Order: sequence, then structure tokens, then C-alpha cells
Amino acid sequence: MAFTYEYARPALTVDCVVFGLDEGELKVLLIQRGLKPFRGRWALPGGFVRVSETVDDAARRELAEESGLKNVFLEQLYTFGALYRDPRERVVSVAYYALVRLADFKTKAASDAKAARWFALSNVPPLAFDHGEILESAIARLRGKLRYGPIGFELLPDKFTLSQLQHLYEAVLGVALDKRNFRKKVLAFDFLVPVAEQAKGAHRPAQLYRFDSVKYQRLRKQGFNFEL
Amino acid sequence: MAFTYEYARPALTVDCVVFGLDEGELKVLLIQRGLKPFRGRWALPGGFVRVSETVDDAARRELAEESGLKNVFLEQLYTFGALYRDPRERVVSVAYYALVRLADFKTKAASDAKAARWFALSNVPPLAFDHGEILESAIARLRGKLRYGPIGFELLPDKFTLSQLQHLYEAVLGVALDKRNFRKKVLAFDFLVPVAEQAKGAHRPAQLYRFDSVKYQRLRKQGFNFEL
DNA sequence: TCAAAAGTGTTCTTGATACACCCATGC
DNA sequence: GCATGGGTGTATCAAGAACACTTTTGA
Repeated sequence: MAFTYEYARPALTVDCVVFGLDEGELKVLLIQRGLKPFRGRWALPGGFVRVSETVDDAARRELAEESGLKNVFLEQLYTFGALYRDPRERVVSVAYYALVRLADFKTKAASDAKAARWFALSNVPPLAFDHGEILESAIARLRGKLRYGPIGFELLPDKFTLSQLQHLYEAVLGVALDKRNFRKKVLAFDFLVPVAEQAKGAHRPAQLYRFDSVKYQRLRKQGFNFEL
Repeated sequence: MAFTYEYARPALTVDCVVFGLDEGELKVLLIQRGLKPFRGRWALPGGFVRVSETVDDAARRELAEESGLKNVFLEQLYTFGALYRDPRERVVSVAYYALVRLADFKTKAASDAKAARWFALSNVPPLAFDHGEILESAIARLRGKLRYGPIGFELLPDKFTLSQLQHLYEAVLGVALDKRNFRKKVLAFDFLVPVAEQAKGAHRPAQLYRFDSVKYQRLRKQGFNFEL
């Protein structure tokens, strides 16, 4: 690979905004930095992109290394390329956002990564670098996507009640929704299928549903457009 | 700037998908490559990001250098980070898309950049690298944004007729729209203001309008949501 | 006088919203 | 038996879709 270094190159990193739903509340996973700069501050999990991996792979690798999370929904968000994002040197960062079913990963992630913690969005500490800005973009993107795509299910367990789904939408979008209208609408879509089991608690048991992505894809091809 | 090169770094470039509207047809600006690899093939304008400029600035600089276009609408699209995009070495590219008022720039761009040409979308030649894929993403993004944001005006002259606007939507979205419903809707938005002049031609003259971005921003702050 | 594009309202249909009560269970 | 969340239908309203003819100009 002959290449003349005519100009100095910016370094390239990835950063991941990991969202999870905990007790009906939207949370984000942060890592406490052990090294300078911003030592002791909380930051998004991330790191350098290696020359032999795709940028997507780098995001998945860093996520696994720093938080123990694997096989989660991951999508590119935006590339942050301002000059002094990192005080050490010129670093361009490709930001991703991930959605995890927190119920499954809660204990695991906590044990794998000692310095990792979930923070409620209303309670995020000051972040290192421009990670506050990245987080804001991710929240905005999540809100947008949630309305127009079936990504909310990535935050819920495989089987969930309609109330759980509604509360997710209410928590993320910050609005109150009418129960009857909400149920009418999502059931009319016809890609939520009831499963045999029922949820239990100190009250009437609820029907559980799962998201049928095959049905969903079929509908999409027929020109159907998700919107909630 | 002390930095240890623990790992080899991917190179970082920008590529720009430039859209223009020519005689009611959507076109894209391509550059014919003079160097290997893909010598002679058509490609998107773009180049390396310098260490002392932001990524956005790199896109603007390359656009100006390779096509003579300045002060155009420019927005980041997506970052392409596959391994063998470029046969020479590992290159990650941040793609942008730009919208230009072709009527203003047509002659200028043609003279500034000898190897630059506008291609109708239905007539794009095979492109170098993964630029075909980038172009596809840009078209998808343009279609999406056009429905939900006031970016169509970036493709039209400052003063335009409602028919021109409608034809733009029909051309980009590939659908036929009802004239009366279209006019009713856009005029109800109340951010198109009629100007004194009229368009002329071999037929009845049409009222010209301009997009009032101040009015638009005011509406946005009041919770208004553009959708067409 | 003809061709070509501009301009203009009403009806119908569809989807969104608002709204209140009974049900099943655990404690 | 009571507290808690689960589950259901209808009436009203607003927005979108369908639709055809007259007007103005240049050639």
C-alpha cells in the first residue's frame, strides 16, 4: 500500500449512545474515564477505528469491550468533525446509537464493565468532550425514528403488554396518549401478535404480544408506512 | 501534538452529492476522474479532509475547488466505512448532499470545472468507488427531507411559480399531485409570499412567490410541522 | 382562434380525537 | 372488599382526496 502522507490525517473514532428502558424510564449508558483528558468524567463508550475493521464493526467492538453488550440494535447517527473536540489532537468521531432490552442486560453489563452506569436522561452528569452534544442528537433521532419506524420494540422484552408499549412511547416522546386510541391504532397495524401467556401482577393479568418482523416487512413492501 | 501511532489510521475523505433542477428534471453533478484508480470514470466531487479544517469545511472546500459551487445548501448524509471502498488503501468517507439553484450556476459550474457535468438521475453512468451506493442514499434522503422540511426551495430560483414548485415535488418524489389540493395546502402554510412580478411565456402569466424563511422559523417555534 | 398553462370550490371519505365504565387479579 | 392496572365502543371533527371548467396570454 503505497501512500504518501501529503497531509497529516485526522484520527477516527466511534462513540455509542446506548439507550435502555428501565422501569419505564429511558436511560443512557455512560463510562467513567480512567485516563486524561477528562479523567473521572463520564463519557460515551467508544474508541479508535482500526484500519482493518469497518466503522460499524468498530462501534460493535467498542460496545462489547466497554460494556459487554452484543447483538443489539445499532445505527449510525452522525459524524462529528469539529476541530477541537478532543484537546489532544484532531479527532473525527462517527457517532452511533444503540437500543438494548435492558431487562436482559442489566446485571450483565453492570458486571462486565466496572466503570459503566445507566443514567436517567433527566439526570445525566456533565460529559467529556462534545459527548453532551452527541447525546442530544441521539435523543432527537430516537424521538424521530420512534414515530416513523418500528424501533421501539428493540427497547422492550420480546413479549410485552400494550401498556408497556404505550408507556415507552409516552416516556420517550414526552406526551400522554389515549389508551383506547393507542390500542386501536397499533392493533390495526396487524404486526403485533398475541402470545399464549399473560403478564401477572397485583391486578388483572394482561395479554402479551410480540412484534412480528416478518409480517412487518411484508406490509412495508406493500407500501405500508408505520406512523404513530 | 504528541501522539503514538499505536494503530494505522484510516484515511478520511468527504464526498458530495450535488443535486440541481434543470428544466424540471433532477440532475446530479459528477466529475470525470483524471487519475487512477477508476481513471476516466465519473465520480462524486470530494477529497481528503485536512487536519486543520472541520469535516463540513472540507466538503465546502472540495465543492468549491472541483465544481466552483459556493454558498449552497449542504448537509451531512452518512459516513461510509466499508473496508475496500478504495482499492488503494483504507478510506472512510463522510458523504454530504448539496442542493443548488441550477439556473444560477449552470454556466458557471460548467466553465470552472472542465471535467464536471450534470447527469439526469435516469441517466447516471457507472460510478467510481462506492459512489453509486452513496448516490442512492442521497436520493432516498432527499425524498424523505422534501416531504418533511422546506428544502425544495433550495432547488428553485428565489422567485418561482406554484407550478414550478409542484413539478419539483412531482419530479423528485415520482408521483402526480392534484393541482388544486397542492396549491390549497402550500398557500395555507402561509410562508409563501407573492411578489409583484409575474412569470411570462406563451400563455397566461403566473404569480411568482418567494419562500419567507423568517415566517417559516416563526411558525416552527409555534410548533408548526411542515409536511407535504 | 388556438394552444398552453394559470387559476379556482365543493363534496365525500377517511383518519384523528375525545371520552367513561366494567373486569380480573392479588393482597 | 379494595386497590391496581386491563380492557372495550361511539360520536364528533378535521384533514385529505377526488374532481372540471374558465381565464389569460402569445403565437
